[in-house]
Order: sequence, then C-alpha cells, then structure tokens
Amino acid sequence: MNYNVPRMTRVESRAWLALITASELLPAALDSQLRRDAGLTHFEFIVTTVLRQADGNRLRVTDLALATNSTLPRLSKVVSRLEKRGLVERIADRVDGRSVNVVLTALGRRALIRAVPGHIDYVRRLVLDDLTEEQLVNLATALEPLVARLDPQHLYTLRN
Amino acid sequence: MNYNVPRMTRVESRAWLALITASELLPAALDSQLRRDAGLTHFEFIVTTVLRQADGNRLRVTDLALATNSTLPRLSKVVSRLEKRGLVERIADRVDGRSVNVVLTALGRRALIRAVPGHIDYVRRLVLDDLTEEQLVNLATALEPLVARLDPQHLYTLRN
DNA sequence: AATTTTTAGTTGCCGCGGCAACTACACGCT
DNA sequence: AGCGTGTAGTTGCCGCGGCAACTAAAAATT
Repeated sequence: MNYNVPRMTRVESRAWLALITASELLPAALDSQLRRDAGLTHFEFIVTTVLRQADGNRLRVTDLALATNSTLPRLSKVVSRLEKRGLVERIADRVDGRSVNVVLTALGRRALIRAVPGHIDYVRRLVLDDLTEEQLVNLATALEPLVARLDPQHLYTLRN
Repeated sequence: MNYNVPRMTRVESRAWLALITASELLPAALDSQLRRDAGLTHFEFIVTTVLRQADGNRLRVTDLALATNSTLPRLSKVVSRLEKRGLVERIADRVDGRSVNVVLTALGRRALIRAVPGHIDYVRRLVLDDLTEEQLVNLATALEPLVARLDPQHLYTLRN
C-alpha cells in the first residue's frame, strides 16, 4: 500500500482544528444557554424563529424542514414536543390533505420573544464582539462555500 | 418589559448564520464520510488519532478525555465500543489502581492508518482547498478565541 | 490506624436524531 | 373509475451523549 498522504500544512491544520473543535462545542453551548434561560433547545429556537418570520406564523412541515436544514422525522418530533407545550399547533392543510401546517401560538411567540435578547447577548459575548467588521466578513466568506457544500440543496433560508 | 434588543448587523448575522449552520452540518458530514469509508465515527477517529500520537500509544482515560474535549462517561463508552472491536485495549495502571490506560492495538493502528488518507482528502475537498493561505489564517484567527471560550480548560491539545 | 474527602472510572436512564417502514393522500395514466 | 407512482408526514427502533448515581482506590485529616 501507498500511504502517500497529502499531509496538512501548519495553517491548514490550525484552521481545521479550530473549525472542528468549534463545531463540536458550539451546539452544546447554545443548547445549554437557551435551555437554561428559555427552556428551548437551539433547534427549537431556530424552528420557532423561522415560524415567526413566516407568513401567518405558519409553515408546512416540509417547508419548515427545508428552512431549517432538517429532516421530516426530526421536525415531526420537534413539533410534537413543542405542541405538547403549547408553543405550536398542527393544523391540517385545507388544500392538500397530506400537508400539515405548523403554527406558532401566542404562547410560543411570547416564549421566543423572551428568549431572544439573552440569546443574542450570549452570542455577542461568545463570538461577535471579538471580531472586527472585516473579520466578520472574512469568517462569513470562508464558511459560506463550506455551508453550500454541506447543504447540497442550497436551501439555507434562515438567511433573512 | 423592554425589548430593546441589540439587533445584529447584516454582517454579524451573515457570519453567525454561516457558523451555526456549519456547526450543525459539519459533524454529521464527517461522521458519515468516516463511517462509510472506515467504519469509524469522527469522534472515534479523533480518539484513535490522539492515542497514536501519545507516548506508547497509550493514555489514561482522563487524559484522553482532556485531549479530546470530552467527558469521562462519553469516553468510557467509546472505549468500550472500540475495545469490543479490538481497536483498543484497557490496561489497569500499575501505579494508580483507579486509573485505566487505553492502548491502541496494532489492529486499531492499522484501521486508523487506512482511514487517514481518505479523510484528509475529504476535508480538503470540503473546506481547505477552497481557501487561500490568508483565508486559512483568518479563519483560524477568528475561531480560536471562540474555541478558547467554549473550552474553558484550554486543553485543546490535539493541536500538534 | 481510622475516617473522611477526593479522584478515576463505569453504568443506567433519558432525550434527541437517523433511518427505514408505514399510512394516507394526491396525481398521472389508461 | 381504477391502478400505480409519488409526496407528506408519523412512528419505532437504534445508537450516541449527558447527567446522576454508583464503586473503588488514593490522599488528606484527625
């Protein structure tokens, strides 16, 4: 066998290590802040945020899945959880009998609105405040092609 | 209540969105490539890599946990899985009766060595090849303070 | 030396996400 | 109308990680 491996350069492995470490740790950190302060997982936060921005605070499950880079099963379960807590309602679609609309309730809206400031604050302290405008651009520019490749459907809609 | 939220600027939300999206999708992508091509999860890959670089291909469970930003329970379970497959062995420490040394077996070493080229290749295609040297530096520089904050112990040792 | 406290590691239970299987409805074709 | 194919969504089972509870051994305290 030929182990003629294309080794990484110093910078490459620095960047790569930072990226996988951040990817490993960031989701747990977000979950934990949001859970503690607002009783929501990060994914639930995203889902309710997307609903809030949607027309009539409602979206079909499939569209919600697309907008959140998620899968139908995952979303179906999250919606069930949120529904049990009254943050969201399932309403059968009048036009297409297969479709289900997920609607953010007033309670859900309030929960989200209460969660936002603390979360933004946390995000600022964790990442954004550190970076100059230029660094922010660089970061976005470096990551966007990666995201595009990771998300083959290019549905990456949260982008508001 | 006062919802005087510190809203994000355009760049901030671009950078933030790219970062959380990457964090959400990257780990699954790595797992899936490594699983398919080498039968290892990304975390198992990390663990075996750290062991391979360690003195005598062995490390105490606690040290392994520190080196991988992991917890003891998580690591204990991963080691059990790897042990079942013969990639790793548990050896009681001669000095401290509480400690367990995890040793990479020859089989484990071979499995890892087989996994590396394809993985590096994948990582290159996914991220690195896209970026100029300067962008790599920028990326690392932007993420490192974040990582430092996420990993309060600053044990972030994989760094070699 | 005996007792307490701390440290190392494992195990059980739970929650979450993935995949595959399934139901139900819609659409296309004849 | 009837049949097959495709689409929307849900559910069950599994694997993984977190936390808390536990065991066992070492260190510190008296």
